[in-house]
Amino acid sequence: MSNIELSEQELIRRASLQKLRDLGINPYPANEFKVNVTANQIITTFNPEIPNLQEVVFAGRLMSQRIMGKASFGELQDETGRIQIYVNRDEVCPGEDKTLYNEVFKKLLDIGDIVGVMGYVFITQMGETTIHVKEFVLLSKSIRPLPVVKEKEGKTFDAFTDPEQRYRQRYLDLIVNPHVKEVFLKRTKIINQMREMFNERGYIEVETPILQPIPGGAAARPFITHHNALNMPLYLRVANELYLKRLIVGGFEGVYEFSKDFRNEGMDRTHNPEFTVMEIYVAYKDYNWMMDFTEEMIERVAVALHGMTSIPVGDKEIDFKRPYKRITMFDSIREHTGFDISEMDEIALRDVCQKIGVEFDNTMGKGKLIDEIFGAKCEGNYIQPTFITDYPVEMSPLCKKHRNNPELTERFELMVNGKELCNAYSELNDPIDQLDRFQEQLRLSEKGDNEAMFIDMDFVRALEYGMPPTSGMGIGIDRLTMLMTNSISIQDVLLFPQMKPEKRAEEDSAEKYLELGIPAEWVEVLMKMGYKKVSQLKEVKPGKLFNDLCGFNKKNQLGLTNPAANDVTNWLN
RNA sequence: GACUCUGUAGCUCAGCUGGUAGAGCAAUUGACUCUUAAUCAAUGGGUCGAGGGUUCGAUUCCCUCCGGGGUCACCA
Repeated sequence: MSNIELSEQELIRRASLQKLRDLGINPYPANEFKVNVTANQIITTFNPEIPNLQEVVFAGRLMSQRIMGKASFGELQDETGRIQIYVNRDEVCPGEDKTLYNEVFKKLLDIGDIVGVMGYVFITQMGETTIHVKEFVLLSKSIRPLPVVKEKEGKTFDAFTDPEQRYRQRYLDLIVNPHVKEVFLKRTKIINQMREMFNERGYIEVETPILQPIPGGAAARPFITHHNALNMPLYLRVANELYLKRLIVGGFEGVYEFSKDFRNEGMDRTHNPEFTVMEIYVAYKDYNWMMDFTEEMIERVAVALHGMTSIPVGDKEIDFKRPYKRITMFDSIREHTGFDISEMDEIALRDVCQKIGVEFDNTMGKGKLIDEIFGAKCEGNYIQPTFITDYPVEMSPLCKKHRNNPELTERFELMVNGKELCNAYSELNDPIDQLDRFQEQLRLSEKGDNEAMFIDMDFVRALEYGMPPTSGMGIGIDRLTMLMTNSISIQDVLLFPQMKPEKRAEEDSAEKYLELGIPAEWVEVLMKMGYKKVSQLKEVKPGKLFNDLCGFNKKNQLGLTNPAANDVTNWLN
């Protein structure tokens, strides 16, 4: 990168980098730095009575500096938090040469540098636990200034809040906004809790293909890609359900996977094109068993995170203590609309939609219509965890028909805070029925429902060999994390949420300028001056350009030899 | 996709009805041996998102585009 692209502060830091090298200090040393304590350990375990922690080796990022002549304070931040350091000139530089303090510490170190310190812990007159530094070493130089966030008495000043920058440059967000790290630590804890519970029960964690020839297991638009060697399309999975069930056919009796799934659909507060789902399948169980299991799992996660079952979500308080209310979809619709739709056909359902003001179109079948009604009138009412059970068969092509009513399926969704959190079935294991359902989906797809599924004939073949009765459940890990961390947006629980790419202004390549006979050193100057395209250059008068170039050279002290006025005229012709 | 708000210094933000920009922090230089949003003094730093239009003159008004936020729609 050329120097004129850099801000003043970046230039100063690069100059500091060179000065450090001139002093024989490697700003990026290779050797291991053996730390023996964390910031949090110092703060929680230091006891001035003993005193302990008298030979600490600590490393972290320099987050603030308060220089007062011969002594200085600063703060270092490691993974666990911040600790104050105290540096005294004559202790760090016992001899005559005070360069290490006066130059290196006071001038050449910047906020953002990674620094290692050796010393002992004490408590200052102001009561702050502090490392009294006897030696320090630069571990990594930062040449780009960090946003400086300050805090006093719980109030934050100049907080780094721009959502775009926070998500694009998550590393900055993590450095500067400590609460952000908490969310992601909790996310990991949620996943670990679930994994522990499954492993305790002997279920097997597996991995299934992300690149699938047929994107099955859910009705969603897939991302498509191409495999060159096989010269065939491949899809990024929208679900892993069909593969996990193949494993149940193969004799595993409990399998689960934390699965990154991909759906080529809209993005908003609750949707990211790639997202994480945990799916689990257990043989010889049904959806009633799975409801008990799901309750236990979620309650366990809530307690592990918060020590209690009741947690704040937005302006509400949600209690994850089991058991959760269970209500059938028909009862729910009756409760919230006053209509009993259990015996209705497509025509009657359209009539209901009309009466209660639910939008619909003629491509919608019975299942879709019921789903629309539920989504519009019922879903949002379930703030406390509630199982909605017994969905119509048209909406659930992978789910076993209800033991008491062939129009329904043995399916439940867990609704929390007005949104779907889990989805589970007594899995359909009748191969003939499964093929019929797939074909019905295909008919719907031909009718215009572009979310209807592809048919996976190998999956049907697997079922033909026989799959034990099985119950399966899927849960959105991102949404669960949002609930458990009280986050409003999915972007707050994804380390790197999907963003539009950063766009740079359109510009011509350097070659185009060189072709005009412009020396390379002046090309970057022209670009910096705003002539991003050769065509723009052609529109200015040579005299003006000549003046501007010389002026720019002088003003920015580039030290270049000015071109002759004639040269400039020649460039433009 | 629709509506709406928004883009000014490294960061957070001011900038009235049009006259090419200010503050705090950060930075630079100096003072200061227990400070903590350290303090004090001085200094530098900006194609005011991009392009076009109106105008003698646009950061400001109008249009288009680009980026971002919010709401809604779409998305079991």
